[in-house]
Amino acid sequence: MPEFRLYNSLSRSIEPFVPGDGTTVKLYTCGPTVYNPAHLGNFRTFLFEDLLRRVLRMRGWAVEQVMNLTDVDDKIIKRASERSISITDLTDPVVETFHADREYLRIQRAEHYPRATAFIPEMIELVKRLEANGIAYKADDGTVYFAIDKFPTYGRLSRLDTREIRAGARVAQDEYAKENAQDFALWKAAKPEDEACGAAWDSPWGRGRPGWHLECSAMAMAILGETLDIHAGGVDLVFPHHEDEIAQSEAATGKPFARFWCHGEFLLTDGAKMAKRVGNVSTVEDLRTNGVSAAALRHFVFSTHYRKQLNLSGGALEASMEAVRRVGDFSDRLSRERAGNAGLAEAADTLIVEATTALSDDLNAPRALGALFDFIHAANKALDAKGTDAGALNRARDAFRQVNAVLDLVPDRGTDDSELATWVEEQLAARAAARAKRDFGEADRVRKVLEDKGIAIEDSPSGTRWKKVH
RNA sequence: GGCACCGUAGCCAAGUGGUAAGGCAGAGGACUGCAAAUCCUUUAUUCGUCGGUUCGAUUCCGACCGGUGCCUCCA
Repeated sequence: MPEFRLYNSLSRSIEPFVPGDGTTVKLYTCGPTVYNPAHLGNFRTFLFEDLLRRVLRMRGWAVEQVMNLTDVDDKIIKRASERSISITDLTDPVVETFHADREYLRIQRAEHYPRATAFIPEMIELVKRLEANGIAYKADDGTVYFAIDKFPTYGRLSRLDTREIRAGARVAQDEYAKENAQDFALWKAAKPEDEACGAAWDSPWGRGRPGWHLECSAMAMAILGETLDIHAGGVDLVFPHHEDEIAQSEAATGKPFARFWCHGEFLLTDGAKMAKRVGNVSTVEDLRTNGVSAAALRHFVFSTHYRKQLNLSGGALEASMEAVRRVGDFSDRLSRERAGNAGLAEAADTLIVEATTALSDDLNAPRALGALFDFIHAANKALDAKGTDAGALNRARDAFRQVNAVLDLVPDRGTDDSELATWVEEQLAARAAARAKRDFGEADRVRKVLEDKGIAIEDSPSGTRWKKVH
């Protein structure tokens, strides 16, 4: 296998990657803020991280992944207050929805899903360390801030000039009591509405709650240690979130916080960033009601490189549904066949080489998809030519299984519904009888009945097969 | 205003300093009772525009045009 290379936002270049300890990749991925079900834009990032995770495992490394659940922040408090419920009452159901959506999209479960509210002591400890290092200060408003002037490399990741606020930039309105406008909150003093919904904790600086950036630093280091192998998230987190995480963590430990920073690009709709604020979001729920399978969405997402913007359109989704139909048919055929030939074995070997090379090259999933479809074409052709080599067939099955273990593109057809299966078999028997009598009018009528139920059929010399198409 | 990214066939999308993967859609054919699936053939002399470097550029450089993101919370 070629070496594994990954784009590192820190150096803005593609670098060879190997886990620090040589065996287990410590991966931290910024997760959702659970006040509302995540939309497809969020899931594009989680899908990119799923790809990363699966490729790391394909490379033979173990992965210890953390995805945090931000369950205390301004929006959560605002919404909980409006409904006069606690933040936990608000976030619990959303966390459940997140996992249901995650499973629908076949995003592998991370090892840890820490909730911010479960790590308050660790967060307080981190602020205390920063305070001891003379980098954190408590302002008159009771909030503890991080003094960026005390951290000389601030801005290294985003390369934003923090000194000047330029015309056109959106500027924060409320500057509170900070010493420097760029300083960010580590620990926010509690307000009455925070107390009312259970979003306030005791601390050395009085009642309050953690700042957003602090959550990730504290949880990442508590679970994975002070230096991560990879920290991933969406591009919008580069500044200020990731920049601030670096500042807090490194100012506290004196060690590099993450060796690699990886950022996934946005999903756009109608040419604009998908965001609740823009009002152009769609959700996993929408996918389900429109009959878009997880496999189809995965194909759609993986058909564009993760560092490139992707525009969601009906046409593209339909193309992916059809592409994935082909993958599913091929997968069925591979299970059904009994033997192959030299051409099939060769196609299998090519697939392994091409797909692993593409995926190892900064997760080039589009190229891996190209290799997969080349393989499907070559394998179909070889299988059409028949053969007696069972070993060749096994190689093809194995190669397909390996690549699909990363991409996961076989649509679920729900043919395990035994009641449906029995009914379909009865219809097919009736149709077979009609065909035997050359009563094609009746045969076509039965086929139409099946089609109306979403059942597609294929006649072959060995009998008639059927599948659910939607 | 600052910092980046992107512009490849009808649509989506890889890619390389040496002559354009793949998917969808379309056309013709084989197979089929007809379909479906599959296979075969076909669909960009050309990679936003204009210059430059080069033996040679879609690939490097510059300008311009068009699009997007970040600079506030944000995947």
